[in-house]
Amino acid sequence: MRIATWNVNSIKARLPHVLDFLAGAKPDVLLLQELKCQTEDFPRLEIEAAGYRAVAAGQKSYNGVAVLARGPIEVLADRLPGSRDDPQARYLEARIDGVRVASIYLPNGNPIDSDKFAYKLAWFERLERHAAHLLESGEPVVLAGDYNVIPGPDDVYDPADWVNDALWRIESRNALRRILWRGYVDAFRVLNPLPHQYTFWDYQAGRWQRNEGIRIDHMLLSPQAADRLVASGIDRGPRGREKASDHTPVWCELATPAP
DNA sequence: ATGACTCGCAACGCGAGA
Repeated sequence: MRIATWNVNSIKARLPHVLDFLAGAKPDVLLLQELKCQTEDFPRLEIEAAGYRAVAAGQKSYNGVAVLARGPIEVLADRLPGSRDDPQARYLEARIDGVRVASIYLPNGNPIDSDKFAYKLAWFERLERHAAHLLESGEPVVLAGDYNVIPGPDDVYDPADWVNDALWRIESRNALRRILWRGYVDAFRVLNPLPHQYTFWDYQAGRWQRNEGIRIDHMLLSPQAADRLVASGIDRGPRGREKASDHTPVWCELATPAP
């Protein structure tokens, strides 16, 4: 089972790229973030015509997440538990072929002296609590998406550029580490020890051309999912296209469980 | 270098992103 995650920075602007990715990479599951459209405006028919089912949790203008899959999608939550009144569409959880997956768009949190940073950290705490709860089922769990956190110095072209940024601040990095301490595995990093592998390059200042990026899109696997992990990578292709998203897809492959 | 680029919006510049 191949699962990919991609912050598309507007599903309407990126639909041709998404359809090309589905046709080329042929993932079994694709988790999308930053749809920037309302749920009813999600281009479900075009996705279905490409052979995928789709469920979206959107809102006007901002945020929005979706789950696409070749097979049936059993929706389990369209908000992160513990934030039922949260108007921001940042979490969608589903069961697909016996694997619990969540499409996650964690708040950016900048600037750090605003309530946005507090919101990010509070959201992270709720995610950690829910991630811990999910371990109790023993079901394989994949929590994947745009975490808006640079885990460490190997995941950024120059940490000095990110001092006092919400993506690099120690509070954000520790919040991510706390989920790992619970027993989750960073699927990409555990199989790809090479430093400076990025998933995001800013549109500005020629960051893509100079390969000055950051790794902020992550796939966190529960132990039962990590036991089946056979491969993981970053697909840089979509980032090099015309009218690209500033993020590029990350994927992992889970072996079929023994019968 | 308070820069740069790309989205949605009911806009004709702004907020948000990271």
